[in-house]
Amino acid sequence: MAKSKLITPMGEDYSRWYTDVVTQARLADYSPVKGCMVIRPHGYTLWENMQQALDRMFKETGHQNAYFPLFIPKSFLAKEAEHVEGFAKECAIVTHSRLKTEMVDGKATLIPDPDSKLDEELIVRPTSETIIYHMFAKWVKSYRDLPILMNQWANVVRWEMRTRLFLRTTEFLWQEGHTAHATPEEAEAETRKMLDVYATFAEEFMAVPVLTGRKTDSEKFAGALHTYCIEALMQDNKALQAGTSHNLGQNFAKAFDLKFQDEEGKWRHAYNTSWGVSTRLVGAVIMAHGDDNGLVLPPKIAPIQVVIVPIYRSGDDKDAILAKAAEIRTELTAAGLTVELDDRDKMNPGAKFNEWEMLGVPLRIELGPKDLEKGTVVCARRPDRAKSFEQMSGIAGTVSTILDEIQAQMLETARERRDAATFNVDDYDAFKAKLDDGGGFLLAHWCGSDACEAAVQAETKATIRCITFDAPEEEGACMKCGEKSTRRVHFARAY
RNA sequence: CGGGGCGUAGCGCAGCCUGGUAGCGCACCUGCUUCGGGUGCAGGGGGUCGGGUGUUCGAAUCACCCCGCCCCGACCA
Repeated sequence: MAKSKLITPMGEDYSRWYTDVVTQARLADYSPVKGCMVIRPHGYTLWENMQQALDRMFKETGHQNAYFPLFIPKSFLAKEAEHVEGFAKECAIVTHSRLKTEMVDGKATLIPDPDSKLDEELIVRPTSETIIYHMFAKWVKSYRDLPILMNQWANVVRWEMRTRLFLRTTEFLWQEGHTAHATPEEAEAETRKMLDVYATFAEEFMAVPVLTGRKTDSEKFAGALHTYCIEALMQDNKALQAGTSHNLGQNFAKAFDLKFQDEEGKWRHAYNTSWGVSTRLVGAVIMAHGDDNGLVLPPKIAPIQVVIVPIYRSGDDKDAILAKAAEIRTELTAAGLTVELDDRDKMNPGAKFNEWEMLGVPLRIELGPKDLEKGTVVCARRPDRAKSFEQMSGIAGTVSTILDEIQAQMLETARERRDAATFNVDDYDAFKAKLDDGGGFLLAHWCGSDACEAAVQAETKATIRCITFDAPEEEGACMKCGEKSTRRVHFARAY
C-alpha cells in the first residue's frame, strides 16, 4: 500500500494527521481570524447531510424550528448566576455601532467611533437560553400554551483560547433545542428523549458508537439541574463529548419570569430543557473512522456516496467506457444515490483512486475494458479497501446493498475498537499507568465527591466523561480515596 | 494567559551562522506520452523573503521593535 504523500500517518502524530485530513480532504480551511474556520463545500455538505437527518428526527419528535437573534443584551446573561459564571469568560462583546477613519502615523486607520458607543452593550450569543426564555415568557400565559418544543440552527461564538478545526472553534455551527414544560417529569422525559435521538443519530448515521449517561456536577452545563451526554471514543483513545441534553429545571424560568397559570389558576414557573450538537460532530466522524489514506465516511452522510472511475488505454476504449460509465451513473442516481463520474482526462486512475479515498467516498466503481467485455465492474470499498467484481446488470441494487454493508461494518468496527479500549481499573496506580499506556475509557469506582474528581483530573488530566445509565450496581471502593462506591464511571482523557 | 516553534512562490521547505542581484520539491499552465493503485518527457508562469526601524556601499541574511500563525499547557461543545 502506497503511503499518502499528503497526510501525516496517524501513528506518527495524531494531531497532525487530523489537521492534514481536514485540510487535504478539503473539509475546512483556516480563516484569517484566529480560531475561526472556513467550512468548504465538501465539509459543509457533510454537515448538511447530518443536519438534515437530525432535523427530520427533531420534527418527528414534535419540534419546530425558529430563529433567535445573534445579539443578546448584556444584562440578560447576568440573570442566571451559574450561567453567567460559566460563560462570561468567553463572550465577544459589541460596544459600538460605527467605525470611523482616523489618521495614525500618516495612515488611515479604522477605529470605533466614540460617538456610537452603545447604551447597553450586546454580547454575541455563546448559547441562547437567556434570549429564548425571555421570549418564551412573553408567549406563555397558561398551561394550555405548554409545552413549547423549539429548535434553532445557528452559529454561536465562544472565545476559546485554544482551537482546533471542527473540534473547538471560536465560532461554530450547531443546533440548540429549547423546550418549556408544565411539570418536572415532562421536562426530564424530554431531556432523556432528545439524548436518545442523539445516540440514535450518532450510531445509525455517523456509525459512531456512544455511551449515554449523566455528567458529574463539575462537567454539567452552567445553569442546568443536570446534564446528560453522549460520549464517543476517538482512535487515539481520547474521549469526545458529542452531544449534550440539559434538564434546566426552573432555573431559567425563575430568572426570566417564565410563568403560567395551571388548571387551578395558580401561577407556576415552567420547566425547561435545552440540548445541542455542533459541527464538532464532523470532527467525531473524522477521528472515529479516518485512516492514513484520509477520510472515511459512512455512506448515510457522505457527500458523495459512489465515485465511478473509468479506465481506458486508448481512444478506442474511451468512448465506449465513458458511455457505459455515464449509463451506470444515471442508474445509480435514479436509485437515489449521490454519484460522481470522474472523467478527468489528464489524471491517471491511480491518482484518482488516491484522491477519492482521501475524500472518504465510501464506494468506488472501476470500469475498464475488461469489465466492458465481461459485463462487470470492480467495486472497491473505502474502509477496508476490499475489491470485488460485480455484475453490471442490477448494479443499483448491488451498490445499495454494499453501501448498507459498509455502513453497518463501520459501526461494528468502531464499536470493536472502542470496546477493546475500555478497561476496568480498580487501583489508582494502575489507572495512571493505563492512561499513559494507550488510554481509552477507564471504568473505575468513584465515591461521588467533587474533591476526588478534581484531584484525579489535576493529577492525570483524565475526567469523568459519563456516568452511564446502564452501569451495573457494584460494590467497590473509590480508587482515589477508598470510600464506598456503588458503581463504576467512565474516566478518560478528552478533547 | 504561560512555555515552545515558525513566518522566503498556492503548499512544504533550503538559503541566514560567515551580508554581494532568491533556490528546490510538490502544485499550476502548454504540448506530447501514459492510464486496472500517485506515468514519463520537454517547455513555461509565479516571490514588496510577515511588517517597521536601524547598521552597511550593499540586508532574506546582522540588531532592535511590532504583527501573525501553529504546537504544548490551564478553560471549554
